[in-house]
Amino acid sequence: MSPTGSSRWSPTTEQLMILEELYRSGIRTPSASQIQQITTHLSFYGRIEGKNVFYWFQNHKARDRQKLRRKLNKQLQLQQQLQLHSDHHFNHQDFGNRFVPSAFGYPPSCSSPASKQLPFYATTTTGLFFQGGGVAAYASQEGAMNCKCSVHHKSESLLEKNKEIRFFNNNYGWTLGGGDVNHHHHHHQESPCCTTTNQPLQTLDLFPVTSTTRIKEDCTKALMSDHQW
Amino acid sequence: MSPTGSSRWSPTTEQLMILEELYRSGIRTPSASQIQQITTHLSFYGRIEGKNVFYWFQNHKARDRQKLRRKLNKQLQLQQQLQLHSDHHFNHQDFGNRFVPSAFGYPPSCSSPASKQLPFYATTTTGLFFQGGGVAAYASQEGAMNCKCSVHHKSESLLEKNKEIRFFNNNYGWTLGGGDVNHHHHHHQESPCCTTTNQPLQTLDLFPVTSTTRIKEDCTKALMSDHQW
DNA sequence: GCAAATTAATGATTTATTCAAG
DNA sequence: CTTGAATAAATCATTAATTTGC
Repeated sequence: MSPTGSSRWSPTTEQLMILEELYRSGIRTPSASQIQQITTHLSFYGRIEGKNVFYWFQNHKARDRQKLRRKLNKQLQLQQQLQLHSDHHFNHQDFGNRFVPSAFGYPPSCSSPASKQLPFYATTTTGLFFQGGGVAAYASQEGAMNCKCSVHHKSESLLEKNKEIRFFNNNYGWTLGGGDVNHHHHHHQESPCCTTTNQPLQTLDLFPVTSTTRIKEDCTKALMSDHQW
Repeated sequence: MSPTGSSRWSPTTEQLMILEELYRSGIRTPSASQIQQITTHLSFYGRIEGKNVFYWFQNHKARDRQKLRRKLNKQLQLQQQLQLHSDHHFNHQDFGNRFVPSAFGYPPSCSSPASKQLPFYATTTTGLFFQGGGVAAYASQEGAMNCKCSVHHKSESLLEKNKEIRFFNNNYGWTLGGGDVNHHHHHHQESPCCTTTNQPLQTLDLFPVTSTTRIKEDCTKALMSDHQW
């Protein structure tokens, strides 16, 4: 297993602890530079790559959602069973079969416009910003969407476009070699879209030099029944 | 539109033609180095980045599948309607509501073990290999799965795992800055997984120096009713 | 003809699902 | 069984076609 190097990364205890702390602190979809920084920091405790950090957050987020969904579904089933006993065939909300677009809000993550490079592409990481808070709303909205059924040959000619304000903050921007080679057109791309939205940006370092516990206290204040989000 | 550069890439006619030709030739999930090469080549016809090529293949493949699915669904519906007329309430295959795992075989793509780098990360592109053929089987299997309805709180404990031979050839490998920094363990990673499968590897350049039409002729020989796959 | 208004395509992201190592 | 890794599906958002009224 470990002699010649396993095929997949196994986080050390300390790496895991730090990752979970970062997750608890509100980080869900770290930007490229954040991943860069986290990776560099965690590499002190053992072998690790950027993609490991990337996948870890992705999986952790997804499986948290999954866990929550299961729990809420159980509760719903219980409730429905109780209702079935009290009144017959009424109020059968067709939650189980309705198409529900998954376009609910997600916790806004970093939108540093400087992160227009490859995922984990080495770059000059200067500061590290991310928005804290706003996670409570996310968790609760997630719970509302417990079941989803999509039949494929639908989704045509019903452009009800909710037109919600969404924050597509292109984390993980790209830019590659082949792209920067042989440019024929040369437009200077100043101030592209710049979705000047609300949400006061809260800047705080991932790994402050002074103390580490501040991260946790800063965001772990949302509603959470038993540590899931 | 074009003066200051749009926010999203719009392929030029020539770029599109080449991409479609490559697609027709069998390329579905190009490896990092393939993307690199394609990007470099296409950048001659206009601004383009590696991610554009990546997304283009991803979307094109997905929408081909989708198109095929819709077509087969229509045919199925017609057949079922006819059957409804002949015999009543018999043979009601519950195709519409059954969960169907999407783990059917996909066309094997390049598995060059040397592509253990970032997506589109600049690297020394030496040769360019990809497997041709094997697309016919793919198309037919895809058609068998016409409708999919997944209720989320399911998908547990029914690991019917088809256990088909799949080729997860980690294209788009990663490796980052932060990953290669401060290595504590050092295993030499020789001959990683190397799924020694069937399918004789057919090596041919994407953009040969001599002629370009050879690509097309080399693989465009599968069954195809009307140009979809 | 020609813009504004709709609709259709499609580029770009995120989420869901799956596979398999440990 | 847990979870790292990878891919496919769903979704969002922008651009191009297309239509419509003038």
